[in-house]
Amino acid sequence: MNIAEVATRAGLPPKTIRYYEDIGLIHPRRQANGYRAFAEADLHKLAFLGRARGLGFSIEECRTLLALYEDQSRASADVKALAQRHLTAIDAKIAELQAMRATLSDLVHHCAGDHRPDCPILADLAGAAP
Amino acid sequence: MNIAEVATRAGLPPKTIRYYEDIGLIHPRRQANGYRAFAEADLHKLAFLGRARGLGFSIEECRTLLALYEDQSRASADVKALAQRHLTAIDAKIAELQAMRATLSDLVHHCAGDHRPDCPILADLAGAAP
DNA sequence: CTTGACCTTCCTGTCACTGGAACCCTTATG
DNA sequence: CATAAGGGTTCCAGTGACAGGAAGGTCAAG
Repeated sequence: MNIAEVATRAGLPPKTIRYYEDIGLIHPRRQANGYRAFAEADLHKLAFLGRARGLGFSIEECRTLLALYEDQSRASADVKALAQRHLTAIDAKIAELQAMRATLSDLVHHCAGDHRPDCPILADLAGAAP
Repeated sequence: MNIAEVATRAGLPPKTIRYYEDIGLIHPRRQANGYRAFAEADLHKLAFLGRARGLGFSIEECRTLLALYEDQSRASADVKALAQRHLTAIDAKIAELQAMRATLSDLVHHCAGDHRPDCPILADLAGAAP
């Protein structure tokens, strides 16, 4: 398989696949002409990585997950701990965004949004004491 | 005011303040010795920027907000539109994170997390057809 | 006069790619 | 046979918003 086919089947851009090779996540063989020769196992790994990235795991977490996946003697506790940490991080981000959302939504609500210059959004950013 | 005092009062690291000058968000004067000489107006702008960044506005959005703030003939509609767009972007991010969270939480729930290697999290990442 | 706490600029690194230039390989067509 | 299109390759630079650190100038106190 050449890179374009793998890219289509794994749902990842060729650039990303080359990058993943660069940083040592995959190790496709090479053909005589220098082209990458992807095996089914490479495709499988790339799809794995695509899904893990889709769940928001960092590249380093993905590296660990791949290593665990390939370690037949792993303990599921290790995987679960990693996923649990990531879940906590996601929750923190959601909370942060929801706090922003609440403030911003409130400000937007109080802004007339007309041709006049008076604006509670700018007033708040400028540090208006309520 | 030297940079350290402004940093404390604006709640921003000195590095960030120098960066903001670099990209043209602020223009503090210089003392004879080359040190930055911050006026109250600079401090005010930096605090404004800190709050806007805290609400998740990008640097370029902050630049626009500052320009609107300083434009006495602005229309509040322009500010509101910018804030509204940002709010929509935040909502999209929240939705994305919540989708991740739902999947991940489900997987974590189904993982025994013991010494055995069987792990539904890895199975899902590997593309297990349900 | 020296110490230590400031300040300065400049360079590098972060994260996970993306775009583009310059060039090689393969296949089809005139 | 030349060439053009459509693969592939490497390498370099840029993204956003800073943070870390080196090398060196400045200033007040002891």
